[in-house]
Formats: sequence, C-alpha cells, structure tokens
Amino acid sequence: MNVQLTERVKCSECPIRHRAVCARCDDSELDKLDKIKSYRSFKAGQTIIWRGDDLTHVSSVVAGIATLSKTLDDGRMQMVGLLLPSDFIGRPGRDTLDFDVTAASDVTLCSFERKPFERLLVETPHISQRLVEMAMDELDAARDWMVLLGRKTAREKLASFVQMLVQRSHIDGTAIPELVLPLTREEIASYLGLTLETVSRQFTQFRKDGIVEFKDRRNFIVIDHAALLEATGDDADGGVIV
Amino acid sequence: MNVQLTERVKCSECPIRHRAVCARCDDSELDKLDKIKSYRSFKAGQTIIWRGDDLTHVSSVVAGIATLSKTLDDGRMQMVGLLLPSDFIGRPGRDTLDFDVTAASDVTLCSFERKPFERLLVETPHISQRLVEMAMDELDAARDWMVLLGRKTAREKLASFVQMLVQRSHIDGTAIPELVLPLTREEIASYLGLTLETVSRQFTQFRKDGIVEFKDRRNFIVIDHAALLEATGDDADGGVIV
DNA sequence: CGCTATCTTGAATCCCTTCAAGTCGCGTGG
DNA sequence: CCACGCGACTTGAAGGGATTCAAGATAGCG
Repeated sequence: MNVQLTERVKCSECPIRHRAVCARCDDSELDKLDKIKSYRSFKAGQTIIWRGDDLTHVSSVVAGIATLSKTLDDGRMQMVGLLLPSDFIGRPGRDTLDFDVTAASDVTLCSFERKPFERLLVETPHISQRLVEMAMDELDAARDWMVLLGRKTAREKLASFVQMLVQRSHIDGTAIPELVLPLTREEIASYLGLTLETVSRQFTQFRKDGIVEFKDRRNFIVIDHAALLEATGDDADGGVIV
Repeated sequence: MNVQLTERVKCSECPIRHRAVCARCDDSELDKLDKIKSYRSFKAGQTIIWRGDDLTHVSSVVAGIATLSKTLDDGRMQMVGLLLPSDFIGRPGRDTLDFDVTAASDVTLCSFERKPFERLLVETPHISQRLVEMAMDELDAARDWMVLLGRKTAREKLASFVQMLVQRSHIDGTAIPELVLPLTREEIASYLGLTLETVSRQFTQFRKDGIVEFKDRRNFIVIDHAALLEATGDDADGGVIV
C-alpha cells in the first residue's frame, strides 16, 4: 500500500480527541493508545482497504474524507458510508471488511494494529463503550439513508445531501456561508443511488430555483435555506443524516 | 399499550439463549437477568413502540417478527429493519427510538426496564460485548440493504428477499422445503422500497419463470435455486442479508 | 353467504436512466 | 503564451422500468 508517514501528534493535542473512539479516555488510557498508534496518509483516489483484505489495522480518520462502497458483479456501485474526521474504520473481532474504503480527498489516519487494539479493548471499557456509541450512531445514520434510498425522489435526495453539508458546517463551527462539495458528481450519485447526470440536472434545478448559488463546480452557498429544507421531504428537524 | 403477560421461561431454557444479547452470559449473569426480566406479548399489527415514545423497556424478540419503519411527512414509508427471534430492541443510553416498532406477526418479547438494564450493562461486559457484536451485524445488514435499495431492480430486490428467507430457513434448521412469507405484499414492498403492485407483479414473473411455486398466498417453495440466486444480482455467495 | 382485506392484473404516466454531444476548467508541454 | 488534451461536468433526446390509478379476483371470517 502506498502509505506515507505523517508527523506524530500527541493524543492530548489531537483535533479529534473529543469525538473519536478515544473520546472518553483519561490521560493514562491515552498514553496506552499513544504508544501503539501510527499515522498513515493516503492521496485522494487511493484505496485504503479493499473488500476482503486482511485487516491488519483499525483506524480513526484524523483529516480528510473517505468513502465506504460496495460493488455488484456488473459494476453497479453504491456508497454505504461516508467517513469524516473522528470516524472509525474497522471492526474489532473480524479480520476483513465487506466493502472498499477509499480516500475521497487526501486522508490522514491514526492507526492501530488490530490485535493489540483488540487486547486494549478488553481492558479499557472507555474505548469499547465509545465504540458501541459510534456504531449505534452509524446505524441510525444508515437507517435514515435507507429511507432516502428507498423512498425519496432525486430532488429530495440531493436536497438531503446538501442539507447534511449545511448541518456539518455548523458543527465544524465555520461561520463562512460558503460550502464545499467534498465529492465529485459521480461520487455524490453513488452516495444517493442516482446517476451523475441526474445529480447534475438537480443541481441545475436548484440554481434555477434560487436555492443555491455556485461559485465554481465545487464551491457554493445556500441562498434559500427554507426552500432547501422543504425540498428534502423531511419534517422540519427530523431525518437528519450525520 | 395492549400488553399480555406470558408464562415465564427460565433463561437457561430459553429458545434464544445462545443468540440473543445474553448469549455470552454465564449462569450467574443469567440469574441477574432472570430477576429483572418480564415477558410481553403483542398481537399482529400492534405497534410495540412509537417513534419518539419514552423508551421504558429494552427487549429481545423471543418469538414472532417485528418491523422497524420510518415514515415521511406525506406518508411514504420505508422499513429499515426486520427483527427476528433473538434480535434486540432499544438503544442503551438513549431514551427514545427514531423509528416505529411494529408486530408483523404475534410477538413475544423478553423485556427489561431500561434503567436497571443499563446499570447491569456497566458491570457485565459479557452483555455489552454481545450488544456491540449485534449492532455491528445489524450495521453490515443495513449496508447490504442500502445496495439493494439504491441499485437493484425490482426483480433483483424481490429475489434477494426470497433468498434471505431461504438462508434463514437453513439457519432455523427446518428441513422442509416449504417457505412462509412472514410479511404481506405491502410490508414486503415497504421493505424493498417498492409498491405492493410491483411486488405482486414480480412474484407472478417468478412463477412464470418457474423459480417458485405458490401453495397459497403465503406459502411457497423455491423450485429453481440457481435461477433465484442468479436473479439477486449478487455474486454466488456474497451480499447475503440476515 | 356475503363482506372485507389482501392480492392480482391492466393501462397510462412519469421520473430517472441511458446514450450522445458538447462545454468548462486546468495542467502540460510545445 | 497558447494550443492541446483530459477529466469533470452539463445538457439534450429517447427509452424504459416502476408507479399510479383503476378494476377485478381470491380467500378468510363472521
């Protein structure tokens, strides 16, 4: 694997320290993690883990965006997860994954060898508790996504996606109204169960409807938040996807 | 809630003892569970938990089938989970669910009050470990379902559903080739992201193709397993949904 | 025996896909 | 510097698969 090492950051100064799998750890527990962790970086487009590969490491995303995707025999692809900083890759107790993990942007991971991590897990309830919580959150998000995939129209799907970006920008605390599409049209399509042409057409429609305004192909601002929310098909505050 | 009590079964003699949340418990741990458990029964069609309801209990399904579903403003509904015996209802650490839980058949639950259960969870790693494992399995299943909802045709969706029933009948060990549809056409449609008419039409097509043979509306046998598998759109053994 | 819920079938419609052509923006090399 | 080429994106037109609307069949149950 084409891996680049990155300079070490102490856990206590890590940007994802309060949201990642280590969120509940105390100082002594962080020390243990610090000793067995290593950083790995991937360029945009690189595959981080192939479906079925022996899972030597489990990791937290420190920076960048990764995607989880599954492919059918004939090439049809469906994204089944989007990993943002602090999200966890890998499943303790299983030595392969049933989907590909790909770097959508340049990605930096905080990695642990699986076996030592699993041993640590047994004696560190703070980590396993957090892992359960994160798995449950992911399950909630997956269920919202199932509603989107099974029942929403193309317009509603894209509106939901944009709304998710809006929500996330609030969490990140960036007060800038300008948003960035973290994925290509094709990746967005893969996420939403659409074709890239349909995604493009719906973006055009949003522009014509005065809901968004594009600065260039990747950067845009939401002009009419109410209309966007209306277009998602959800209730005012429900159905929000992490 | 229209609840009926059912006679107590000792945990050690419980039919789901080795698959449910208690699977890893030893005798002394089972004793603790035995003391705080109660049985509750629901008639087919009854709602077990409404979305947003205060979650007083968490439960294991002992017998019957329950569905998890979400509904959009305008009434569109999507099933987001199917609970079979041994599956768990409820999320420790959260006091509501974001979906409705409904009895698809007559259902018997083994329930625990949430608060005592959560206390037990802290001091009983065997239970929390099993809970993680089950959540992870559910997440895997949810991801397979996302591929189905996002990318498969109506024919492939229904074939995948029937194939799941076949798989499950093997697990249950019933050597009888006759299978039972545990859901109505409408419920199947809700599960597959289709309309009930489309489900009906695809069943008819399967009959015409000689893949299945119906004894009546609910009971059928698979005649051509190879063709069924072919029709799922998955690889030979991959993409199986539990 | 008829009532009702469930299911099947048909015909028309529509939304999304597919196929195709063209545009835009950017880095590379002549 | 500009032409070139390529990847990403947009737009159009045609086609198709699933939905919608509607009517009828079937089976279970009082």
